[in-house]
Amino acid sequence: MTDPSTIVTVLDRAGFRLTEPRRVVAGLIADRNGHFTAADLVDDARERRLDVGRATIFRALELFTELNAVERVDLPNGEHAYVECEPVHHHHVICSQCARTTEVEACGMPAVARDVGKATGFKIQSHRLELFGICPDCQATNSRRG
Amino acid sequence: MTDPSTIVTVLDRAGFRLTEPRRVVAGLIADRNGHFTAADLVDDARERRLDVGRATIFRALELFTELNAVERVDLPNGEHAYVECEPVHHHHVICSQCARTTEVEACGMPAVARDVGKATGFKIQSHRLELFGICPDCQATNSRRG
DNA sequence: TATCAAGTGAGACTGGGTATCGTCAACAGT
DNA sequence: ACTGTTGACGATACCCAGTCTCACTTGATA
Repeated sequence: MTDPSTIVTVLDRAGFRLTEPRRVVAGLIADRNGHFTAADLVDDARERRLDVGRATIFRALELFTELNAVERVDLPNGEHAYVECEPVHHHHVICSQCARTTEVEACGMPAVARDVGKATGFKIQSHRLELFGICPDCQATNSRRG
Repeated sequence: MTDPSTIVTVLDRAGFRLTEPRRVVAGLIADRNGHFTAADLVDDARERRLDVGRATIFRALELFTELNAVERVDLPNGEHAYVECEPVHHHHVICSQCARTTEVEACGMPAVARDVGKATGFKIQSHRLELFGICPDCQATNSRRG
């Protein structure tokens, strides 16, 4: 998932125009590995002297989210971030040290949702699960540092 | 959980001052059953002619959150809301029709977190689970309406 | 290459949340 | 009860994320 063409392909297939700004935003996203905020992309664009308006970045993110090419996650601090991801139901594991994210299926979840529905009488329609922790690399770094 | 004294007690025990504005905010929270936003409380206060500053409401919410008397949840639409709750780990089931919330233990979650940790190599530290659906009352109302 | 709707950018605007700072009042000590 | 300390308050200015508007541009199609 570090190839901007993935998003571009999705765009094309959904019948949206392949404009230069959208390619740029897709590129910026592809160049980021972990999660990122809209502001991150705005900064990236400015640093690289890529002329993309702020509004356009927000619009692109909105569109990509709709197409399931990226997903919104809410960080523990309340910030809204995005992660590039596969367009199937899944969850994110987020490293609280380096911001790297990984997708998981968490296949135990349907059972949990079913139990909760039974216990509360709610008809569960959707859920959101985000896991926070330390990724393997950071664990290694930490233990090396003592 | 419709008694403002719960929050007040928590405040007192933690060594914070029991000021009038804090009582008022606690009261406003107690009078709401489902989730609410900071803006909701600001409106409530104004409607009832209770003189509490906007900043104070935000500060009170922040404090109550720290003391685990209320919890922040992120609605699917990205809004930040709060729910009054017990100060133990749990999750929220939120009715997407009437905003009513219920707490659940979701005791299957530790197993899911463990599995995810094993699968990804992450050392899972915390997780956030929110479930959205239709509460029993709304289900009944809906079927009655046809 | 001409057309025209889809898309863009600048910038105004909105709304949630925070920082500042002078004032006030809850609590502890007398 | 009285008073001093200091945490808390309220008004207001401010900041930042995100949205809206509107005149202009550009990509897909013929």
